Amino acid sequence: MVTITDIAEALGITPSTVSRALAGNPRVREETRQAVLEAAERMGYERNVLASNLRRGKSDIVGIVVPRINREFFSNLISGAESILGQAGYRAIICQTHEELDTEIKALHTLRLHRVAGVFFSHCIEATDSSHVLPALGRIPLVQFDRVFRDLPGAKIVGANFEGAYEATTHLILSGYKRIGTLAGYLHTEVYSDRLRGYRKALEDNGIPYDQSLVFPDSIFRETGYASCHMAIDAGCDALYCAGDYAALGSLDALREHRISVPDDFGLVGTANEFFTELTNPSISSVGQRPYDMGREAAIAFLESREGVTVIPMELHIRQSSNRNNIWLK
Amino acid sequence: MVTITDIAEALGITPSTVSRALAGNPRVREETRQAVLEAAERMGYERNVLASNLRRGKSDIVGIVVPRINREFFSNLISGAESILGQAGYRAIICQTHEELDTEIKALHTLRLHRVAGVFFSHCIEATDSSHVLPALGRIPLVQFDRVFRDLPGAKIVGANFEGAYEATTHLILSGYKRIGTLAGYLHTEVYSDRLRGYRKALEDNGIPYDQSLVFPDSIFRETGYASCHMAIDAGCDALYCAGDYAALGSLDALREHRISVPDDFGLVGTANEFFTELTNPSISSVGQRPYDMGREAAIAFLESREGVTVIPMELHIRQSSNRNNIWLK
DNA sequence: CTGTTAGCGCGTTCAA
DNA sequence: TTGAACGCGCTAACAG
Repeated sequence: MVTITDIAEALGITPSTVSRALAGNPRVREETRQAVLEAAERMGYERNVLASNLRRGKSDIVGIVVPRINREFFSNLISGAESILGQAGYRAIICQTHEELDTEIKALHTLRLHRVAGVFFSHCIEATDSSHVLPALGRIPLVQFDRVFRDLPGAKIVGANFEGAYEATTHLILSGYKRIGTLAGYLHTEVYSDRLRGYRKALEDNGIPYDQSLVFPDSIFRETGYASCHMAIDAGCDALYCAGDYAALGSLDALREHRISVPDDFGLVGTANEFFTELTNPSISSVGQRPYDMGREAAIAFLESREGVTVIPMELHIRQSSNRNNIWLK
Repeated sequence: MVTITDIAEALGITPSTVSRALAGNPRVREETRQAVLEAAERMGYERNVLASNLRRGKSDIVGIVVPRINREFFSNLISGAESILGQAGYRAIICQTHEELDTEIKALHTLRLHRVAGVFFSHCIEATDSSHVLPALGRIPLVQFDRVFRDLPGAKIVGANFEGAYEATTHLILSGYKRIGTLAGYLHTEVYSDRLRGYRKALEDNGIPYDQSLVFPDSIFRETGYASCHMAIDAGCDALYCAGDYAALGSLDALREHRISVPDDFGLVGTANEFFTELTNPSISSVGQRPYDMGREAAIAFLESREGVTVIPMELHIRQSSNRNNIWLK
């Protein structure tokens, strides 16, 4: 491995000068700089980023901690963040927690040991509060997105969950569904409690009493959505706002089993606008979060050391599962 | 930041001893070790991995370079690799190339600058040969998977593409389809040329002449699959083996537009067993690669510095799109 | 079992 | 404009 010392020896100068020339320091003669650059090129020099980072006391690596990377939402969010971070010279270590608290703590801690420049973080379902984060992460700059803890320092990028759920529920009401329940997700997590509030407000603004017995929490996966939808059917629901697309998918499974016609006899709206929502039969209406923009915003907030909460609008994509009598499309 | 020197001073010993105690070196008195561990804990010491890696001349970070992380195949492969690497104390930097050669070269080069311990690599579509890899990567240990270049050093983990395509095509033949074409993918890439060979062999073993005009290359995305399927229909095909699931999905779009009934009048088999293949209407049969196992194998090959090619079997998942007259299921 | 010495490769004083 | 000297935090060789 070629070092700046090797270059210095070859040129009969000192490592300091080489270092300056390579760093673009103006206090070095143009002639010398050219000689150094030429020699570096010729000898195949590559800066040792480890040593450089150690000396400067900073790293050009950031960590991204998400529950899973095989979700359209998170993978697009990562792409959005990388598009900004890459330009700024940062690389990302991506960690999956698989929704497990243990794994999450280990990931945060490892990133801290690596002295990363910052951590982008969306917490897992098993994490019911933020108490584990700062002990594991220390004083590393934190940017949270989507699933955020309000009581932690640093920037927070969130979707307009209240408004999105409000719009989705209103859409179901306007479509003529009468007994609208919700697969509400994990209510200890803000994204889900916000969505529940939006759902409730939409009902009340339309003169429909909020009925606790139509709220089915803790189901965001296909299997749990399937089970909860069965309960919703038993409770007499004719529509569901699901706080996640996988739960909506499970609901579709249950409705098919019951031979209930969607959207004629049952309306369905999911959340996240996953790729597959467009492909099912019937396709699934969904409120989407614009993850790519959220990732970009998170990266910008990090680069500018901005604090505070940024809210990104959500968009309702109406598809077959709530398009009763074709009133919305075609 | 607390360093080993701080601990040493607090205990009236030298940094070396602290380092040894922390590293679990047996050449240190149990009593001393306890004192060090206790002090480290109390003072909130955290090892500086950068410094440690610099000194030891090795890194505990590996790079994973893939075209995209929002594919079931790649995300599961990454999960599989991480499951092994994590146990061995390695962390992964994940890089997406978005199928662009430029991005791929930059990713490899950045990983080299970071002196990662190894690189796991599946090349992008734009890379038609391996000439850019070693110049960008240098002497960093390389493990390739799925889309591999044979002429590069290091381990290679590949799916049984020939056999998988052979099985898929045979399945279409046995289902009674007569004019079977293929959306063959990019034939400069081995996974795709292997699949084409498997397709061809299956035809020939069943007495069906191989017809070049039924081979439609360069389509692995939904849009290009859609376009190629139109051409296949025009060419009189009544079935397609697609070397990718997204191309199969695009084919379904085209067939729906033509009001051609699948699987009654047209058979379809894709490749990769993406999550969505199960959800479409009709659902899409697909040959899957067992990505989680491939990731594990890749990680093991890296840890054991194993060279050579490892082949992972593929599995045909028969779904509606090729289940003519219900002869395969139910 | 522990201390001394000597760097890993780089960047940044301070002098000259 | 350049050089000399030092140290980031840690580990490893060699003594003792």
